[in-house]
Amino acid sequence: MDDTGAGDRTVTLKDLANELGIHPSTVSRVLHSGSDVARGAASVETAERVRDLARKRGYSPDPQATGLRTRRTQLLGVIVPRLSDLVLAIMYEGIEEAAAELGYSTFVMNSQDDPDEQRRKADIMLARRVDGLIIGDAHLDSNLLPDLTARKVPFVLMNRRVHGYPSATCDDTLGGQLVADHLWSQGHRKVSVIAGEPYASTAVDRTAGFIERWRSLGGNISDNDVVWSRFDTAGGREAAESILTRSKPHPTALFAVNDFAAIGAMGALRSHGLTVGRDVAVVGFNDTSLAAELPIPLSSVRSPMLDIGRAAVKLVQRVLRGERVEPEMLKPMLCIRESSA
Amino acid sequence: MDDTGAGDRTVTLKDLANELGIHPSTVSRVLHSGSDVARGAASVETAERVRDLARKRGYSPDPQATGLRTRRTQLLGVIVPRLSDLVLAIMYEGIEEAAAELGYSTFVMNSQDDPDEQRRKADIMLARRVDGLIIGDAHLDSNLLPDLTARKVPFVLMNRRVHGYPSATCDDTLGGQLVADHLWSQGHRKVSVIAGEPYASTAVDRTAGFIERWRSLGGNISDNDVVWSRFDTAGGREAAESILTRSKPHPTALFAVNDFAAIGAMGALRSHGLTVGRDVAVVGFNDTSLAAELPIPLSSVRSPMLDIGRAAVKLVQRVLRGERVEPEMLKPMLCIRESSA
DNA sequence: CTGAAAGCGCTTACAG
DNA sequence: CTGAAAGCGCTTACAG
Repeated sequence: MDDTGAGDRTVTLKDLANELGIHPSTVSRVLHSGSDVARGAASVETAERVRDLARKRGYSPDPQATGLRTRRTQLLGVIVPRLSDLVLAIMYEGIEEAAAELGYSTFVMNSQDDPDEQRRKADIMLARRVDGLIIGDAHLDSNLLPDLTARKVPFVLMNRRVHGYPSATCDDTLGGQLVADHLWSQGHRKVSVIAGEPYASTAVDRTAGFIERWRSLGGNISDNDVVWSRFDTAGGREAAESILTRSKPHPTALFAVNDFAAIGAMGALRSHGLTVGRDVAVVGFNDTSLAAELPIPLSSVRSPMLDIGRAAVKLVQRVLRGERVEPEMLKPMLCIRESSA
Repeated sequence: MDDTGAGDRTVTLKDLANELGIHPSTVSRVLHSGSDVARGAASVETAERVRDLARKRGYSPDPQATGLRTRRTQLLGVIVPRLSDLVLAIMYEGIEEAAAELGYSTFVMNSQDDPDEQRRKADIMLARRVDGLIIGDAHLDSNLLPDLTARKVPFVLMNRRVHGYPSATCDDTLGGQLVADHLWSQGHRKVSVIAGEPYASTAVDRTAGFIERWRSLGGNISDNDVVWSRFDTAGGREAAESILTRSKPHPTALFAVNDFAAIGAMGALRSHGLTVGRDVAVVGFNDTSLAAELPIPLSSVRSPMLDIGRAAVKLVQRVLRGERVEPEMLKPMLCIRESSA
């Protein structure tokens, strides 16, 4: 029976060396060389014996020791507003996958989108000596970001971008434009935007993309037609309520920059006796798994969340190598469903 | 300006010692003693000087070095089916909170509920030398669990329980009973259950609790009225479809053991021209934030997800101390809304 | 091709 | 009360 993995007493490099009657440094060298040949690390024969025994004993190097020696932990810190936001949860799945492939492990922490918590969480991760950070909750007016730069902490942004920092995001401006094109072509002329939080580039870019395209199509839209809101269902409901009570003839279409806000808006519309899709069109953003499965399926801009997570890992890896990297924006796609068809 | 945290060159114990002209071991002793007095570690005066300088220099001990020396990493591994399942995401928030309070950091990985992945992820975490594991995706027929026990890996289950292992879960049986009481008292006599995955105790216990109570109330329910399904929206939709097509007079109430499945079922009902709440009652489980905000608000059993996460951390901590711990079941509560009122 | 030594940053008996 | 040493498990020049 092989004693694979962490049993009672974990196998060390020295154990292997003793059993083979060679020096630990030789074992180390072999285990580090390209796994095919021993490229100068030891004789082919020795290398083979080492590798066989390592496999047999289920040797796995102690990351504490390796990290202490190499000053690299192979650890990545990830900070998100909240993992209970489906969008971030999926991006994190992308991160986990890509990180595992590259031999990194990831910590993830929730900041609740609160600047103090962001800083606290970043400090906890740095105290753990992560090699780098992936920040999924950047605020446009953040002062944490310049601080991290000053402290030479390697990091990239994900999900939300901030000018001057490397990031992996959806092309949110384009996403907003797609929605404007769609609603315009459906004949809508009076629309409102449930815009999300003004400190998040996702909200700002999606809204700006929509407005700019709407106007260039000849449409009319004023500041009053844009309601900033929280990203969750309750936030969307409140925003829709306020739109319905203050716009005398109600708009015929609503663009919510987030699926959850869109769902909340759908609830508000229903409370007012309006049928989504027939009386008022609704379009969301992200195309979370729920959108297509709702009682009234929701039109939504699909953002490549998994790929954004993967891209963030690749970016941070390049930053760790000392490369200069440019922001990366992945293309979204509009999915039209009953709520706006 | 204090150079707090990880700057260019991180401050070490030796740095502090040199600057104070004392031995590193003394610094270590002081920093370890109860933070008020130096309890035998050094003179009150020395202790104070050490602590002041540590604060001033932003000293934070290197966890790699500490871990290597103490053979404790203060790391916890968490395995969940998927973080994009809101239920697990919220439990993880509870874990993160409680773990941080106790000075633990947590890794979390998705297993997609696949036995091979569960094993792979557990191995990755053990290779990282986590002190213990919190397993949120246990299968009733798992053979990973006995293996971990054999390897003396400290772990607890969360969310789903398996007989013979410590766990923190919702009292799912009770939850099912609450739903049976409610639907019965509303006058329903023909009901179906969308039961979830048979390998998960959550599904099995909720379903069993419902059926057992239903029968004890004098109700009739056969195996045909129970449809096993995936936990997600699509799974709920498919299950409801199959119920509607095969039960000639359709049931007047549906109990889905998961809110997302319930939402899928609501969609299917609507497609069949049935109005949820009027034609067919629907009750879900977990009371995720969406339930109350849906266009037709969903009745749901509220499970204390955050507390379950916190409880899991406390349990695993006790296991790490070598205590024997009993399974813990937290009480759920039924929230009645328009979908079944 | 392989061995021996030094050292990463800590903690912990052990002296004195 | 404090110092000095050993060692946790690795990696990496440096010899030979």
